[in-house]
Amino acid sequence: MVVDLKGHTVVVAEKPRAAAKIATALNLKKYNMFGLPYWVGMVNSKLVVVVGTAGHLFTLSSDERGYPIFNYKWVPRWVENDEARFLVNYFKLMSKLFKNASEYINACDYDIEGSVIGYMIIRNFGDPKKAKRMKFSSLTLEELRYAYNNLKPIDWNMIDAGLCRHELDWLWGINVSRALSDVFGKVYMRRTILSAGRVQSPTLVEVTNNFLNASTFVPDVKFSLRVKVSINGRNYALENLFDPFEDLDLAKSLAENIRRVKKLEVLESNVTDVYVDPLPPFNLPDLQYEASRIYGYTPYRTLSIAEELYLESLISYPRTNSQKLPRSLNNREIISGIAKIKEYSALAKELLAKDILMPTEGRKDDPAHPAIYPTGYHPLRDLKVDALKIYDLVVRRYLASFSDPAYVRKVKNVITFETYRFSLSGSKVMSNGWLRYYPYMNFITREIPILRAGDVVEVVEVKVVSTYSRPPQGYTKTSMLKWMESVGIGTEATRAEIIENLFRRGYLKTSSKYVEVTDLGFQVVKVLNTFFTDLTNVELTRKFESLLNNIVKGSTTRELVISEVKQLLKNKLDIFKERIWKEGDEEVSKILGINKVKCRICGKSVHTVIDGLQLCEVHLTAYNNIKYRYDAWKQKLRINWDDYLIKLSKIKYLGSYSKEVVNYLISISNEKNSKLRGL
DNA sequence: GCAAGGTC
Ligand SMILES: [Zn+2]
Repeated sequence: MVVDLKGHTVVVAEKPRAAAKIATALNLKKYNMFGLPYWVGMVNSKLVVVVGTAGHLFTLSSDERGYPIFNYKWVPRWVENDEARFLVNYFKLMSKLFKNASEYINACDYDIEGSVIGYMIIRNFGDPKKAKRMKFSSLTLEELRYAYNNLKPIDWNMIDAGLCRHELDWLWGINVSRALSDVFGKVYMRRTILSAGRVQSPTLVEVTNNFLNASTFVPDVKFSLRVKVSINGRNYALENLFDPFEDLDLAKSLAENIRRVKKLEVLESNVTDVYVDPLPPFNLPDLQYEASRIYGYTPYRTLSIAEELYLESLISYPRTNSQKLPRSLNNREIISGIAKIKEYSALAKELLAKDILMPTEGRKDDPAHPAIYPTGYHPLRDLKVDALKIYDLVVRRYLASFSDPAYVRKVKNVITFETYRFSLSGSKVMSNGWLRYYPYMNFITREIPILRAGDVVEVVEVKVVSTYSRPPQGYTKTSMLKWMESVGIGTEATRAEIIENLFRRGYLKTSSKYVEVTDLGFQVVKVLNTFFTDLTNVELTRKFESLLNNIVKGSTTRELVISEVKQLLKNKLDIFKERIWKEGDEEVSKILGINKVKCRICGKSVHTVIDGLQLCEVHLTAYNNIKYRYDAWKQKLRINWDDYLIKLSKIKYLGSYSKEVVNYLISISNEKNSKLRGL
């Protein structure tokens, strides 16, 4: 060690990069130990050491087997997890730098996790009684200096709330995971590692419900017109501004009337010019959505690449929810850096010619980090193709935020026949603006003539068409992420990984474009719904949040919250164990719906025999939906059951399970008919 | 071994 450390102050930041910024603000000198950086120097005539951790160094753990399990302690992460071996050097560094220190400063992100990260390190290597808290929300030199000179006392309530969050998730997660592993081990006679948790389980339930609805879907039918007109020698299809008909005869007679008259009248024509502002710079979810939309990357892949780019200093911190750039950012310098890259040179120079650089901002924010932006450094030679693509998105979206609005002209002609209205609409991008910087938007250009009220257009085709109601859209990994974000579960750093985990456990699979639920997934959901309903609902997160808030406010304590949840879990786990152990295998089979009678379509256990059909639960649901829709189809199309089935079998919106049932019913019917003929 | 949360 270069300096003899004694009676000094240790400042702990959440990550080495934040530590470096703090050190710069305090004018410290950089050193290395165990391959890791730390900084030393005099501040206000006191010796100060700044060090960065790598997030949590400690985690909850227990040696006890079985469940209910209510005893745990904090241990170094590398004790629990081999992949955390790299943290050993951080431990060695901390223990060296904390030795003989007289004061400690927690400079981790100012949120409850940051409070826990810093607290656990100070508790282990120093003394929390001699600790203070540094509060800042951006890493600008001014703000960091101010925060250092205006330290706050340790917020014990915030630390307790953070510790409580860890304990609650551990208690719920570990206990229910073990309960699941237990019951499935019994059923399948082999050890299986299953999991459940506050974030993953509501996500699994959401995907399962959606998958069931989509795959047992049976469409309704209505009737509509398809009208084509000719204007200046070109044909255009019109859009109907009226709802489809329930009654086929009404649609037919309207079609007949239009065919007879062969002309429609223009009611009005509207031209609107719309200015579309640039989209704001990326937060992580937006980057994940766009990388998925444009390149088909999974959220996990995008996050991994963004992390690489961040560690190579090419982009700023990626695990952020903010759509706002820091006010103090030197954008001119960054854009000048980007201008040295050939691909962006011309675009960047256009921006540099502006007097004022004013980026658009989004609504979303983050307590500790700004939106993602390029740093302007660029050793681009070695970037792999996928990293280059993500980098390109970040650069372009950043540049676009300083650019001008796009200008789009929208034309809408309203055309009438009696009281029925049709529209012929289109749009054209008149001025590209920011779309040149970010050329990934699909503004559909459709050029159409601008008509005048009173004009008459010639009809060239009128058709009556059947329209079918649509099933719910299936989930992808990306739309799962969107759902999690929209209901407020998980964080930027964890959502992608939690989604991958549901696949790794074998609950979900992707065989086509959309996510499918496996048999195991269905059964896990069934057990959770039966015994651990709380864990299937996003409301548990809301409840946690309110409890943690109360701890921060001081209106309840961690001890109280934990003892209540232990009691609640004990009751639930006792009931669970009683059912599956005392009442034997039959009871377990009953809960999972397992029996000896096989579904005639898929071979899984039969739920209830209805109409003499041996069908499992999902096929039965599909069958009931098919029966339910028949009344409407019969009335509207005046068709019998067999014809109904044949019509259904040809519709692409029919759910996959419904299709299997329809085909099965058709085959039964064919067998019957051929037998009749044989007689 | 199971969670969810940090970050390399
Ligand atoms: Zn079946």
